[in-house]
Amino acid sequence: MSQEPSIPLSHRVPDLGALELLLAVARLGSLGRAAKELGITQPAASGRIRSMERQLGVTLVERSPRGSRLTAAGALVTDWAGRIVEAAEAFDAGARALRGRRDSRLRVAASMTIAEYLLPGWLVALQAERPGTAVSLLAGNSAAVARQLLEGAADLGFVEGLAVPEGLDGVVVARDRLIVVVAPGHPWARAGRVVTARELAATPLILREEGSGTRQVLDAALAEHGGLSAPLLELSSTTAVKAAAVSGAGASVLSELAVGEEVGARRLVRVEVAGVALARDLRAVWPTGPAPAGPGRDLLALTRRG
Amino acid sequence: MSQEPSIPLSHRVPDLGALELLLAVARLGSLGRAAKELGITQPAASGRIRSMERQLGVTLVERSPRGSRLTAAGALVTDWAGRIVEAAEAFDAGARALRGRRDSRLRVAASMTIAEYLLPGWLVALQAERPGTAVSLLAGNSAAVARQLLEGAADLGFVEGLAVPEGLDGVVVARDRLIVVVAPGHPWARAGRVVTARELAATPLILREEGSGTRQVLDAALAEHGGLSAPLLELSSTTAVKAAAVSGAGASVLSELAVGEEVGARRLVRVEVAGVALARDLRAVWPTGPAPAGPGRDLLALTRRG
DNA sequence: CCTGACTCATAAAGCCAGCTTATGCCCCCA
DNA sequence: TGGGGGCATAAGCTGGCTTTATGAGTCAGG
Repeated sequence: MSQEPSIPLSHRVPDLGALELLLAVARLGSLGRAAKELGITQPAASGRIRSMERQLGVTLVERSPRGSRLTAAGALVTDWAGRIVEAAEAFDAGARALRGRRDSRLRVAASMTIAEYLLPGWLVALQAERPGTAVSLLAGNSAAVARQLLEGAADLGFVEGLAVPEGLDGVVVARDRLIVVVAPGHPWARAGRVVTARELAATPLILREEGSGTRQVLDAALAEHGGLSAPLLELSSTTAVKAAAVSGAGASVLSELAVGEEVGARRLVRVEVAGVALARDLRAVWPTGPAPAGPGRDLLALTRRG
Repeated sequence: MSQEPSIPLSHRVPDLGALELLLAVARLGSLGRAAKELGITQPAASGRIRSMERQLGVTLVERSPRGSRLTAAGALVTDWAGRIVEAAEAFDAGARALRGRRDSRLRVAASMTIAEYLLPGWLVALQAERPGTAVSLLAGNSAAVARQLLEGAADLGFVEGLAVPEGLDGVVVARDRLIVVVAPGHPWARAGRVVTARELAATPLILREEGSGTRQVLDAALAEHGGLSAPLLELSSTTAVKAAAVSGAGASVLSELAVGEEVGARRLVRVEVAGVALARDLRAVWPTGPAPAGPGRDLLALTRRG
């Protein structure tokens, strides 16, 4: 494609407003109605769709004096746009909860893996079922989650761990495994290669900064195999860790939830590890006693049918 | 959440440029380096991150005279942002192929379901493995795909159908099932409810416009049960169909690939159907003879390990 | 102990994308 | 033969993001 990849993605992909507009046109069958739904004028919508078509180099909408219909290419682009918008909705749900004031109707405390990969989807679903429910999110490790709950600073918690913390009741809502991944091309990526727990322990890995649940589980599991080596690289977000691993900087250990996409597309290769179990349960928890009522009950119900 | 939901998503979610910048900061550990990577100046990056923090109401980055690190909230937001950016990359890969000139190195013809749900991911992976491979995409039904291949207008095809079209060889790359979905609250959503093929045939459904592979399969499967009713609603994209179904307008039949997310979050409920099989194979196809070489071979290899 | 290299923040000024209002044309239906 | 819905074009405004230019804090090394 004659495009220089140096020009950033944001100049090649229409902005969210334009994508939302396109979805509205697909749904409503008219530029004008779509414009009204988004609170802009019809000429603004017209121009916006037109400039999106110019940017993509593809006609998306067939205009007629009786409305607008998607072209074949437009239908494809609209579906692809839908996935961006879905991700944006999850982002928004998460971000709102993150800034949510402590007086929210539902205060959730969750560990990182859950907050990263499961909670945004739950929040979107909760918002659909119980519109207007105000949720606040506090992310931290298991100990911090337990403390929030026991202090009454949170109504419902989610932890990733081997056992339910002292003073809490809980149910398993999902299961997660830590897996070792490397870039294709890494020596460990060879088919059939199995890494021993001892090898893994002796290898400097790309990891999140200390304190992450993943790292604690790994530490515990490898304690009897020589102990975890000092990291090769310490990064501040799972996304950064994945990026480093994909770029071939070295081996990493990540939640299965985190790398599904990358492993599917073979941007990362999963490495078998012998002699050590890295599975863990993800649990909803609350202070010992009756299960939460109200919005907490609604959210809890959601998590058990994903 | 004191936010009015009336203000559109695009005003509550930072734009792609800002999200890319945040990812770069997470990866590189410095606003200045991130700015350079994106080809903007350091003050621009500084201001952009700041305005994103203002927009979200959360501090994302801890600045210091020796660099910048993500806060705990920042790490979460960064991971959520990563998923938006991934979707945008798939969008971009697809859009480029859609506008790709006919002189591209690899000309792909694909049916809708595949072009919508599988191809963008494959193209991203192909771009990672073989940078610079120019791909063009032509979407159409199985007959159109076959024609393109036989006329030499396409190098590799993907069809969703019961059999390999005349004159082509092929391999199955994935399997898909059509499923009946309704909004929770629809009479058919009751647990244990099983719909008969005859009932389904007699019910007006929300469908894509005519000519879609989904609709053809449905038509064939229901022919012996009274024939498909006239649609309740005909919409121009899968996304629009899903939106109508979610909003409770009626029952719809969609590819399993299309509604995974919605069913997972129970925005849609899958309905069992008795007496009719709606599965179909998704195949890569090429003109009878040797399998494609060059970039076509690379793409084919990709599709068989997802 | 001071210099240079790195970090980030602030200020001033310019540009461009997208918005609105005001039109005009086209098609269909009553 | 109007009236209403639908889209396009033109002109003018505005706000956000950008760049350049600068200042201030931290650290390593001569």
